[in-house]
Amino acid sequence: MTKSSCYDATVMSPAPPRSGLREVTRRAVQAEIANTAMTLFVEQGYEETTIEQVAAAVGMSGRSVFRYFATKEDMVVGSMAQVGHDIAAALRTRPAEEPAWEALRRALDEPLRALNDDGGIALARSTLLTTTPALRAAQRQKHAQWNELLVPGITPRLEGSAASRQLQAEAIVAAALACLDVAVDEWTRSGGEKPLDELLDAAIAAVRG
Amino acid sequence: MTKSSCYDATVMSPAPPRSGLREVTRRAVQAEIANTAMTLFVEQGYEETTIEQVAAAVGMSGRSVFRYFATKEDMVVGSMAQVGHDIAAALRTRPAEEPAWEALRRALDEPLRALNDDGGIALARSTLLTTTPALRAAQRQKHAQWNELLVPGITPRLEGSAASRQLQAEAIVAAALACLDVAVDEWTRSGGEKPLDELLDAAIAAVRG
DNA sequence: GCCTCGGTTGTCAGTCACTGACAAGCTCGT
DNA sequence: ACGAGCTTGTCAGTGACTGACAACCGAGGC
Repeated sequence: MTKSSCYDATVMSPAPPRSGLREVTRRAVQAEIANTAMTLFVEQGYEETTIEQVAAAVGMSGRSVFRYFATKEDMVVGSMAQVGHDIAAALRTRPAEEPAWEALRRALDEPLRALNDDGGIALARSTLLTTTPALRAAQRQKHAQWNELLVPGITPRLEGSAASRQLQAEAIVAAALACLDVAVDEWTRSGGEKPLDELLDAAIAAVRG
Repeated sequence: MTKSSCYDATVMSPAPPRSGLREVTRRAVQAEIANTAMTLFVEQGYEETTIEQVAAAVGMSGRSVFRYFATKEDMVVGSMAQVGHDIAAALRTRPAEEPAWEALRRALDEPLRALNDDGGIALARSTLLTTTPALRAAQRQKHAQWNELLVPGITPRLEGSAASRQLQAEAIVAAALACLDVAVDEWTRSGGEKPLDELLDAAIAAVRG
């Protein structure tokens, strides 16, 4: 009965289109909460950290924290919604005649590089993600949303009836994101040593072999 | 801080190897709780149904319900753990030289048929699953466990170094299960009309095309 | 300078999933 | 019949999350 949250989160401001300055400060506060939370989570564990502790660390009431994040999990995975939109945007810039897999793979280049580059933080977050069941679940849910975001960019690259292309696109996107998950997991296990792009390419090659 | 649950669930009896009859009655009670819960969930919705209501309907205390199911979600998705083991077992019976994808696809034949056959209940459950975010998350977690169960049956069918085969196997299994998800989703949306096996084959063909 | 208005905040009270502890009851083997 | 082992209900508690309300704070109109 709790946490219906009805909308997504993180940018959980669909109703009031915040007016300029308000929005900026809101983002800032949101970012500070997220950072503080991440620090605490890494220090003492996700489950062992209460909302009250995070709130105290940022200097606000627990109630107010929930005015910035719909759920505790969103403090960690909230930003993934944005990444999903970025990938979808990148996909839209790919040439129309590019094959589905190729376009998808290229659309992942940018976020992949982002992960690989700021090694430290991304790796810490990824480790936290993979070691906390509740967070893994939340992460998977975000990925499912990526699916819906990416499918429209794939259907026009396929052949067959509309219904058939829909199913094909869903399958391809789901499989590609599954490969991404596998690659990121391996990357995380390797402590960020192995190059992410090669892992992803290997995963895709295995699937399509 | 809640629901660590440490072990899986449903068959959440790893410590005490229950002695014969005890185990039977336990399974029976478990099944009755699950059935009663499913009825209530379908009738009035998952989120809108409290544990207390389920407990009252079965005639026991809320506390005791949690002695049979680690979490509320497990009342719905608990049985999926068994299915995962079944698939893994089926995979082990496939000839060793059968290619990875083929063996995997064949190992899914049995559970697929089970879904398609008892149309009513499975479809109702599947519909509840797809319309309740919390349950979808739980379902995805179970699927992730299937991954780990199936990978060992795939690695020997691949080529390359041990590490390479591990990554390949993880990717293939994850992609195949992603295809399964897509197929089951479409099957659910079609009200059980479209044949599941054909949907799965179409999904796999799209991915590997 | 004051006042009002939209938005933000803290406080309080409540729901619900989930857990530990304990005492009482039931079942089984001997 | 009796004790060991399981199971059960009860009670008390934690923690995520929500609704309601009153107080506050900054920007615009007068």
